Amino acid sequence: MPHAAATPQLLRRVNARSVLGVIRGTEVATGTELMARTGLTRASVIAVCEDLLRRGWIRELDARDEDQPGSPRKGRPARRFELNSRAGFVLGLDIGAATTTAAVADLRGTVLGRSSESFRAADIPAEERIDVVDRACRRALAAAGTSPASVLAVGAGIAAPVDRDGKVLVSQPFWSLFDVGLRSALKELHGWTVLLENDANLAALGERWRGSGAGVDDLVVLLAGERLGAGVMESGRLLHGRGGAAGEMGYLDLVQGVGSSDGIATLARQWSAAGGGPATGGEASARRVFEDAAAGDPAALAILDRLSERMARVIASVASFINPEQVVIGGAVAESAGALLPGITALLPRFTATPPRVTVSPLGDAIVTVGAIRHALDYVEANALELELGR
Amino acid sequence: MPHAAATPQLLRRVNARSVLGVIRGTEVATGTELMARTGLTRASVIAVCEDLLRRGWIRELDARDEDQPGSPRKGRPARRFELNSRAGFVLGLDIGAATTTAAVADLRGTVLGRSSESFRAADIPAEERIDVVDRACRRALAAAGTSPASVLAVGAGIAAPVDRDGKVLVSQPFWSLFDVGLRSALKELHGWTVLLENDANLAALGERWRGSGAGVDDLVVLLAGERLGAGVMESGRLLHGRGGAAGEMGYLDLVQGVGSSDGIATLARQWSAAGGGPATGGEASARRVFEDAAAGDPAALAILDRLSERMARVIASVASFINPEQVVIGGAVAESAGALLPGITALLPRFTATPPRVTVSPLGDAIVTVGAIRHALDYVEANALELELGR
DNA sequence: GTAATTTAGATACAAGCTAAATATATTGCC
DNA sequence: GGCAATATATTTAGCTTGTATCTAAATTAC
Repeated sequence: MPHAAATPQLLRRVNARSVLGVIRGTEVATGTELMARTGLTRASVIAVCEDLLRRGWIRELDARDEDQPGSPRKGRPARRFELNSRAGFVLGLDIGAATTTAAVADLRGTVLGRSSESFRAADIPAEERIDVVDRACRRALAAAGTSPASVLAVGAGIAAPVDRDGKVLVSQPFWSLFDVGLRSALKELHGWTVLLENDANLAALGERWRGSGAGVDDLVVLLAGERLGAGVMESGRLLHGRGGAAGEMGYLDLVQGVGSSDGIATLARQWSAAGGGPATGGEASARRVFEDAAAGDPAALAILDRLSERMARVIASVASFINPEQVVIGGAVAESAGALLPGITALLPRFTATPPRVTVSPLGDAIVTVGAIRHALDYVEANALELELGR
Repeated sequence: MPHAAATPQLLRRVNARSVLGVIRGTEVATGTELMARTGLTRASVIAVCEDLLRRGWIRELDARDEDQPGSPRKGRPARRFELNSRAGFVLGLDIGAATTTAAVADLRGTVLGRSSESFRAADIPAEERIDVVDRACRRALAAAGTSPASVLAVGAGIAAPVDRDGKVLVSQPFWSLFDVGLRSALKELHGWTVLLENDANLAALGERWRGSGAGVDDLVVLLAGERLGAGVMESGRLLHGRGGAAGEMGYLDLVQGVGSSDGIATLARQWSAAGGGPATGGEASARRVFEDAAAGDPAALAILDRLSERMARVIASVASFINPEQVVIGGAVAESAGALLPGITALLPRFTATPPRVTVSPLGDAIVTVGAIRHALDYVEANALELELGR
């Protein structure tokens, strides 16, 4: 069966989506502007707008509070429409092994509330874990001043492969809880639609939306923290692969001069191996390496040189096979990675024929929640006319 | 500007495309069958079919020559429609460094004619090179019994990166000729639309269409010959990357135990290093390795073991980052690679957590032309209603 | 030869769009 | 203050395409 038969109603749906898209992309829009941007006639534009007004997606501004110096203001005043950005809200979740962060955003993507909740221990039962996630959501919604009933979609990121349908492989003992379990729990509690995704994939969405990869269609985001994962966008679409494991970097074991998973832990290990300081591991010692290097300490500089080369090899291996326009380094190492950028950029041409631009994420800790919000908004925007509003 | 305004004519286009798609997928179709498959009413189906008949895309069969034992044959006889597979033709080109092969196919993809032409030397001028390609096309068309005017689209594969718009990087001194030069020459000579693609990408299209990857949405085809390249399909779409270099395997230089480009040349080199035979290089000696191995020669067996491991590493590196359902080995090594499959399959889990199914291409030398035909047909099918027929 | 069955064709109507004519509200000028 | 110019809004007629329903036609089965 191909797609259902195309009836005249399809036209309205297509055109309404198109008009709503333009309104979403501008502050306020008049009928004439919408005609120009959509190619529709005035009659159709007005009909669509009446429709969208009735459904609650847009609002009409009063005629009187116009004071923009935009145009010569001659002729009959135009009706002015704007997105009703408070018509509904979305939740973006970053579900980590130890902590869950929830962020609430309106339909323009403006973040209105945040909340983080930690798990009591690593081995708590499933119900408690879901409770903690739910609490983070409620608190973020309270901070945003809205209610669970106003949530149109929930984007959620976890540190495991998730396939195109939002399914987690059953072979993932820990994370598979968040597939059926979390989804049905939040559906039952609040009626929410949960869109599960891999955290690195969400990082890529976030980076392309509000990070340093804005508007780049062929983008790779390396999310480096406890784990090292890549979110790959090709032609503006996320890559998943058969089971959602696209972007997993297990192959790095095979790459010369890289070794296994990279990140802070490795950095700390190297630091301690260099004998230059207390091998306490963790973030603190990593920070000291950068401080010492900035102060000119040769041992610290050598560590950073080696680290630059390893990151260059990682990036090159991805770049030569995927050929992205840009690679963004995000996650826990992002803050410190800035110092390594010149070295990495200089080394890249040695390892790949298609060196990409390399940048560091400006989104910090929020990289996954921002992407989760974008993911939820994508869903809402694609299904706007099928969603019921106004609860 | 979003997509143009949706007018009522769009409905007809959508529904006509849908009807044509069903007819393309069946031998003959009655109105009632089309209603069931498209969800349209009889009136609409008939209107669309009259349209398609007038434009020449389908034919109506005579009422009298019906003798299928398909149905109980009661009631008023149905009008029967079939694809007019001779309404136009497509060309598939495999442009190699030494030889160009052209294949002609009808709208069902049945190959009707082939022709290969070799370049006189490696450094002949551009005009002569284009002449040779043109000659291969004309001879293939003559063999198929049709004329250049009936060609609706030309798919062409070259062994270099080609981006999404069919552009070749200027940094490719040899191949960039085939971008603007060949395209405009064939446009001028015959009015043809040339769709340039990377050869490995076309191999992937071909393998998914008529090879061992039929219907697999997440598919990687390794095209191994003079060069080693990969065609990557994710979710049924080809990956290109920013400059079309996605699937290039230069990163293998970084992979332990693989070395640089793989293939027959390497195999021959290894054979000669093993001291088991005349180091003449080339295909002949490669074939002897397999013969000797089949006969139980330990030196030859050792070479094949080592080769299996190297191919397993190559496949694993791709599989762990792209997570395809299946990897197909095609190109010059395909014939002999069958003997290596058990070894490769057994080794894969050692190198990747997501081992794909591995198969060998059944398409042989035709892998690129078959893919080029598929590529051209994709274009024709997507643009059927905008193309003029009947020249 | 008549009934049952299946498909074809015709008619009525609804949704949606365009195009063109008409109406309305504002600015600017005399 | 009144009037022209201007920009927008609204109305009306007509076209395309769809669905739904009814009637006609052609064939098989008994």
